[in-house]
Amino acid sequence: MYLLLAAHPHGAALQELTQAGHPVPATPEPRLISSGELAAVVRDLENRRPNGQRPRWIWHRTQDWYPALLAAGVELERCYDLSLCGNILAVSTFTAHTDYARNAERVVVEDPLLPPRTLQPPPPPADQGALFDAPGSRQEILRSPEELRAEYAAQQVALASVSPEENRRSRLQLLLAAESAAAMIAAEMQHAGVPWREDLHGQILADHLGPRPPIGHRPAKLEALNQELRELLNSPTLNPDSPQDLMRALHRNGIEVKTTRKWELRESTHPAIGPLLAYKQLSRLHAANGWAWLDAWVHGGRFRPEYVVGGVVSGRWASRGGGALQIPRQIRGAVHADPGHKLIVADASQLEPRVLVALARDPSMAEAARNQDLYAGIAAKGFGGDRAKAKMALLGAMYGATSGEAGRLMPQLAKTFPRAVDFVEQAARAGEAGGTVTTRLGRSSPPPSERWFQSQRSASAEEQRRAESIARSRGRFTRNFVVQGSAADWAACWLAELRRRLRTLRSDGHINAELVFFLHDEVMVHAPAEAVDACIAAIEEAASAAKELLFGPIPVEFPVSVAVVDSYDNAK
DNA sequence: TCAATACTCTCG
DNA sequence: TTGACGAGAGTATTGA
Repeated sequence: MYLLLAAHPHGAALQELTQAGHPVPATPEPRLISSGELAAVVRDLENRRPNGQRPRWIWHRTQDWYPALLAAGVELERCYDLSLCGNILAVSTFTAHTDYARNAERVVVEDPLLPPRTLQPPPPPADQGALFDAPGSRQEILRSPEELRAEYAAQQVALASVSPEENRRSRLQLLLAAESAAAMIAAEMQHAGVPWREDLHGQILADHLGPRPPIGHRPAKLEALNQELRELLNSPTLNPDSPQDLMRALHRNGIEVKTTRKWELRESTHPAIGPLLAYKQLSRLHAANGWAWLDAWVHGGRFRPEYVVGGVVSGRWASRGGGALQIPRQIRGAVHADPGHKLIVADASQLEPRVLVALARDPSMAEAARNQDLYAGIAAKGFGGDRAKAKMALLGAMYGATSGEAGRLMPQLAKTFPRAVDFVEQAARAGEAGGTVTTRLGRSSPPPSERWFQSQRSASAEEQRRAESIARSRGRFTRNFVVQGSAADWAACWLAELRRRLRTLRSDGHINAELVFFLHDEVMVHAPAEAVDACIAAIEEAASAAKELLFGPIPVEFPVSVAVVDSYDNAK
């Protein structure tokens, strides 16, 4: 059953569709539902299961509907996110020949109502009445059921016209399903929140910074370091937070650095460097994850960031506010399981190089990848057992290193693993020439920027060099895109498969295990202690399933390393 | 005065 | 300016 949900001035318009996007004959007209009854109606339809299957909810954007439904206690199994899927279909090389892609500018609409990216916590969960027309809330851009239905039908037509060769059509279909599932998971994770002990966080801050200072003042330990620096650098008015001011003071004292970055400061042996590095570290802690952050982002023992699915062109998630994707190791001790619960932290080991092996079908590298430690396997085959060299060479190949040690190691890598190296080289050359590249499941890189086209028209020798530099830069982007993006394909499937298994555990075993965090190649599940084994099994099965879905039966492993901990800082 | 940019840190 | 890939975010500084 395919159920279309569209916004309506008085609530929602609901219509049952066929898979192709036509109204089902028995219910040709959309049914109007008031805001107040929406959650109950959706819950009822979700649980009806006429053929043993739950419906697939079709809507413009998951983020406009699902958070309020979750707040009302309604969880859904599957959806189709027209906005996210439309973005993929509009630029995928798999659908480049379709009318849908040609008309893409018309249907893919940028959101004009994105909130500014400042430190503002999300609004409290919307109540039923505020679902559609709260002032300032996001409005649907494609409003009427007819428009949404036409959009869905157009997307299905585009998908159906993809060549079945090399399973392209089913791969793209898988990507659309995974992307839609990801949108639901993002909403569910925000709803659940990361278990966050405010008392432990406060203790970390007190240990490092001293007691909480009045607003606008430096914490005691930071102020003490500041005074020490002023004396050591003979600069009574120094503000160490000002790079310019700091640079002048360093130069006056014979510390000849070009920047004030910590890796460059570390080169100096001046007695002020120690306190300065300490200041920088504590200042960062205070500014990024201090008391203000705690007040703004943690409530009721949960950190609830907003995830932005499809926020990165490669398919990775982004986040908005709270720095959810940059939780420093320093404060991970505050992430702590509830009593009787555990945090199960799993990450896909060396995901990107393994994805490269699978993409390139490099038999020699696949053999090396059977090793639990991929870099050790590569080292044994091509680098005389030197793991550090092997790692640097492989990362250099994926990022496009041309100079330094990584650049020098490239010929050695290419000699032993020609197919893998050739794969990323081809992606780089396509990008340099202005072409697009595509991930395993069919997400394509955006076309070159206006700057790229401008640079290609350059005439003088200097402009030529500049043009080549811009082209190489784009080559490094597309080179990395195929690997990073295909890794994101894998991670989305992993996540979706894991969600499915955790839902089964919940309905069959009454085990309330929740996905609470996701970061590119790492997931965190918060679960009752007695459910840990079942969750680990689910995580590992989901990883195998994801590999099978992307690549079929190939001899490359995607091992996950799992840690069962009370506190996140014990995970790695 | 205030928005945009630069710098530096954090994460994968 | 040839800087290894992708991000978010806070503070200082610049510039209209």
